[in-house]
Amino acid sequence: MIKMSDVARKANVSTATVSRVLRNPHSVKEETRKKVLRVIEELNYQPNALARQLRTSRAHTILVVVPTITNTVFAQVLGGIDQLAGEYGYRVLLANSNGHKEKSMSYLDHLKQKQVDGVILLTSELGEALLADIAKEYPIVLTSEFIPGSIIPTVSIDNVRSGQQATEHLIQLGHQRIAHLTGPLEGLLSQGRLAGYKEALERHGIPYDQGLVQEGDFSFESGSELMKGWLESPDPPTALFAANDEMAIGAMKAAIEKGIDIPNNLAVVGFDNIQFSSIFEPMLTTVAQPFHDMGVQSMKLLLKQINQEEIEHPQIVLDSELIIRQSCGANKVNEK
Amino acid sequence: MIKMSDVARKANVSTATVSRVLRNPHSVKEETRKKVLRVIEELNYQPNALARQLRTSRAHTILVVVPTITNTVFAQVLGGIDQLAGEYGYRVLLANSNGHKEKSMSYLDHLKQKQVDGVILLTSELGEALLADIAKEYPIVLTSEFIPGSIIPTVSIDNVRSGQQATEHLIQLGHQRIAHLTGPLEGLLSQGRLAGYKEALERHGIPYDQGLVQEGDFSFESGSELMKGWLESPDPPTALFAANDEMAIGAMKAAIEKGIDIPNNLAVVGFDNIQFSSIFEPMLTTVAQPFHDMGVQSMKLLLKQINQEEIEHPQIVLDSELIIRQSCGANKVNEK
DNA sequence: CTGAAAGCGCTAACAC
DNA sequence: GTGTTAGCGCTTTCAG
Repeated sequence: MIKMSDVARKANVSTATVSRVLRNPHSVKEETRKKVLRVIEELNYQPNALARQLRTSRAHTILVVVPTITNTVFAQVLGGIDQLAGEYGYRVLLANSNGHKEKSMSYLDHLKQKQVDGVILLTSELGEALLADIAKEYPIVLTSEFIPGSIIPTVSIDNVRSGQQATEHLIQLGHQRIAHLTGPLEGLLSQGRLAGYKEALERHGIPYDQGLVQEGDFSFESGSELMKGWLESPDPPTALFAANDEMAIGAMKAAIEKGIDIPNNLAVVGFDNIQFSSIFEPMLTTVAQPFHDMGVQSMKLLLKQINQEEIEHPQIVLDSELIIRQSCGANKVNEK
Repeated sequence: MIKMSDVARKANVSTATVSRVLRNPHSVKEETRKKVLRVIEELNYQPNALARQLRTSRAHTILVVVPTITNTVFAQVLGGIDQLAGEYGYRVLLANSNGHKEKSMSYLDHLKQKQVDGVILLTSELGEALLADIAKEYPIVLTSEFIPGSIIPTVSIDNVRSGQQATEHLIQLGHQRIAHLTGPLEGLLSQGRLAGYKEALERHGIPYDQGLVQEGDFSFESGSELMKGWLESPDPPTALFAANDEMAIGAMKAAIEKGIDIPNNLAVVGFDNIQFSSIFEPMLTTVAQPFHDMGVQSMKLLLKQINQEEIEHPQIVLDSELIIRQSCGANKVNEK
């Protein structure tokens, strides 16, 4: 491997000058610069990034912690992060926590060891207190969950409002017995959507029925299983708001198998607008999240912290959008 | 930041001893070791990985290059890679080439700069010649594409055999006009599946019909569009083998919209066994690839290269499996 | 505008 | 079994 001293020797300059040509070209006389550049070319010299990092304690790398990589939603956010990272010369290190708090924790050591310049968390499993502690010292962004009153920089949608909007849409279509399939309730995201659901009911004077709310795990299977439970009850719901599309589709599939007509016997609204939500029949009405943009905004927020720029809005809330398709019954054209 | 010399001073030993306690504990007297360990604990010392890397020129990091991260298939492979990497203390750096050869190329510089110990490519866009050159010098694995006669270590399924098997399954169900939707034909993977398709036809004396083969881009939309074309032709196919599930589902959806009954009027076989293939109705008959295991095997192969172990089989071919569901019509129980 | 020299934090001969 | 010492390849004062 060819190093800086090789270039320096061949160009009859010191390593300091070579370094300057690379980092700060205008502090070097044009003639010398050209000479050095030529030698760099000739020798096909590639600066050793590791050595530079050790010296400058900047890794030009950021770390993204995801709970599960095999989830299209995270992949989309990751796409946005990766795009901006590339533009700004940062590499993206991926870490899979698999939902383990300890694993998540251990990744943060990278930050302390200056191996990465910042971390984007696509999971809030570490909890507010711990995260806030880290946020004081290191660049960090929490994506997809918003923590009210916290100092942690976040990028997310307004889950409460979105949940409310989805539920109200069903209310406006005349439904009173609206079920809600939540995600894991230890997550703020699921808590928010549930809060929105309750708020919508309350606003419209519909009593809250404990039995119409079940906690799922965001999987297709849990949607399916929990829906089956409701379908066997004496007084099944006429509408369902699921906290994500996978569960919504699982529920729809279970209902269809029992001969239930969607949307006429059961109206369904999902969340996320995954690609498949517009492929499955009936096409799913759902709340779209701007995943790619969430990634981009997260990376922007992180870069600002890394560069010690001032951050006016540490909590970015992006817009979600209710996309009306067939499964809710609002779209007359598509009604069967 | 607290460093090794701080620990050494406080423990009344040299940095060399601290280093030994960390790297090679048994070369240190138990008493000293305990003392050092205690101080490490007290000071909450974290070794600086960067400095170690610079010294040992081992980054304990591998790079995975994917053409698009927003693809469940790659995410699954990545999951397998990540799992094994974690077990062996390696970090996973992610790189998105977006199908650009130059971008892919630039990532390989990391390898030359010793920033990563090895690279797993989930795309063959760089071509055999270039890859073979790199493979001579650096640890590298090409996943999901097999290059016959090359020295490049690869992990894949046998695409020719799988394509043949899928096609033969349709032939055995009595079909003669079998269409094939290929992936981008510059890829070996798509070429392989097409070759398998042709081989199956030939074996069973079915003439190859140019018009029954169309090149798609693996997207749902392309499956849909190309199927519409066939449906408008005077003599549409009675069966379809699509090179991936997205296109198969796109084709099915287009057919269903035209009132075609699947599998009775059109039998369909896909490829990959994505989760959605068993959710969409009719459930898709498809060739399952062991994606997670492909990731695991790729990482194993890479680790062997990194550790300079001998590799008996540089080209690992894993088994694929034809999963028979509803869309091909073989499953009488599910026939409508 | 350029060079000498110190040192980022760690590891690995080499001594003892 | 432990310490001394010399770097890994680069950046950055400090002098000139």
